[in-house]
Amino acid sequence: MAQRTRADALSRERIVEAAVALLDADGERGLTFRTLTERLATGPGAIYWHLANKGELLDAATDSVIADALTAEPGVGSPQDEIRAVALGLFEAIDRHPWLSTQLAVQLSRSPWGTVTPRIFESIGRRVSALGVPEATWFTATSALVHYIFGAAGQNAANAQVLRFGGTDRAEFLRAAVDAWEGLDPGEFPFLKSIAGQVREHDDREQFLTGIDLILTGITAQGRS
Amino acid sequence: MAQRTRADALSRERIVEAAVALLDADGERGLTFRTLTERLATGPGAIYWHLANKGELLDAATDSVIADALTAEPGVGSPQDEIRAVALGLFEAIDRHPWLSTQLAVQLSRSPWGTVTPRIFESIGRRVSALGVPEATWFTATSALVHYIFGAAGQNAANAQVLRFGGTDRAEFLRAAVDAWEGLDPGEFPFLKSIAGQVREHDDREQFLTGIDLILTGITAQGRS
DNA sequence: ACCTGAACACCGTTCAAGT
DNA sequence: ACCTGAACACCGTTCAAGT
Repeated sequence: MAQRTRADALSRERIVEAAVALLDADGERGLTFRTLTERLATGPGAIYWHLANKGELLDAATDSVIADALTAEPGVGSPQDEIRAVALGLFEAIDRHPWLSTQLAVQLSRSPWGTVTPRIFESIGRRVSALGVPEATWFTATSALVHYIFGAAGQNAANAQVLRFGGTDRAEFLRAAVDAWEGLDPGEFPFLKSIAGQVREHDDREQFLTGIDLILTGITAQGRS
Repeated sequence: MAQRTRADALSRERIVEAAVALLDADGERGLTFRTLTERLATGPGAIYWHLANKGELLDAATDSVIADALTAEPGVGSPQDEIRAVALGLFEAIDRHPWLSTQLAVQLSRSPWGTVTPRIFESIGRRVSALGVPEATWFTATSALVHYIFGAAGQNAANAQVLRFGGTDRAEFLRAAVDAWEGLDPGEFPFLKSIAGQVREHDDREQFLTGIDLILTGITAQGRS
């Protein structure tokens, strides 16, 4: 077959874009070299000309989506407000692209200080340094926020993935989870039983932001002491 | 070949034990049905008699290691001290078994309220409810702690994995990371540059616990208001 | 009931060959 | 320089057959 014309030429960006679309549509198992080459009407060798391997493709897809979420900069406000806005932007990006929850962990374990973590640290940390707490606490405070964001968004994305592919709705899903605890040895999970009502009624986004506020309160309270 | 004698009979537990050993030795890619059946001197069909598929095997491995970490109960102390002890136990389990960092995310996305999350919620939450803050805040406070633990331990495990298999030591690793930022566009990462020194000298475990304290401070401060 | 092991479908990756 | 596509090694899983 003839070579591609300039208009439909492959590029790293076009490949990454197609990969994100496949991941969004069908989750992690939706992206294989077969589905990808079919969508791009090419062969596997063409992909390998632009990227080293599948890991690099997944890293690039992750990085592209996270970068988008971070460049939608929040309006100017107090450092607290801006931190809330950046955190919520990440939370929503992970909600829209649930495959990120697994992928962030994988990429982290491949190269912990690759490109995503520094980007997020920088965005959050810049606002932490404007909170008026001692410089010696900046790194720890930023770490606490970033780790919380990763953990909470991961849990949320996990929920989102099950809701999207599992064929159940949110109410049914939460009820099933709570029912499962109640079926457990009653003496073993007293705390979970006591908060079952709160779990059934909570709003994920709101709870996520309350957690951010909790940490912000801790940062400024410790910074003053 | 003759069937196994009772002494070396297979069981779910023996299979999970072998899987954990393989994961500890060589990370995620160390566990395949080939390596597993070789180690157990059996065939793939035998594994499938005891477990439904590889996902269930990984879930069981994860669950077994986390359960171990949580049953090493801390001595009696203030709720704060006990929360610190439980958190540190999880942190160290993930440090000893770095494959958990990826696996927790994967398992979460398969069944968010499976067996690991409730166990951890219960252990942390029971102590949160002893802090003397309003019951309405228990769920959110516990979520914040658990998500922070997941996020922070994940990052730490990622570091541990690179240090173990990457052939570099910690000082070199941190220096390389910091050097990488400094090589970046100087105007793009001013915050990271400003804390480079703190990053180079920080102790992971200590920073993790400081983050726990930060959140505990936030919980009790908000609880009072 | 528990295990064996050949066979299958699918995956990421390579590479000689084309333009 | 960029792309094609057959071929390869490896993986998780199945299943008819054995004890």
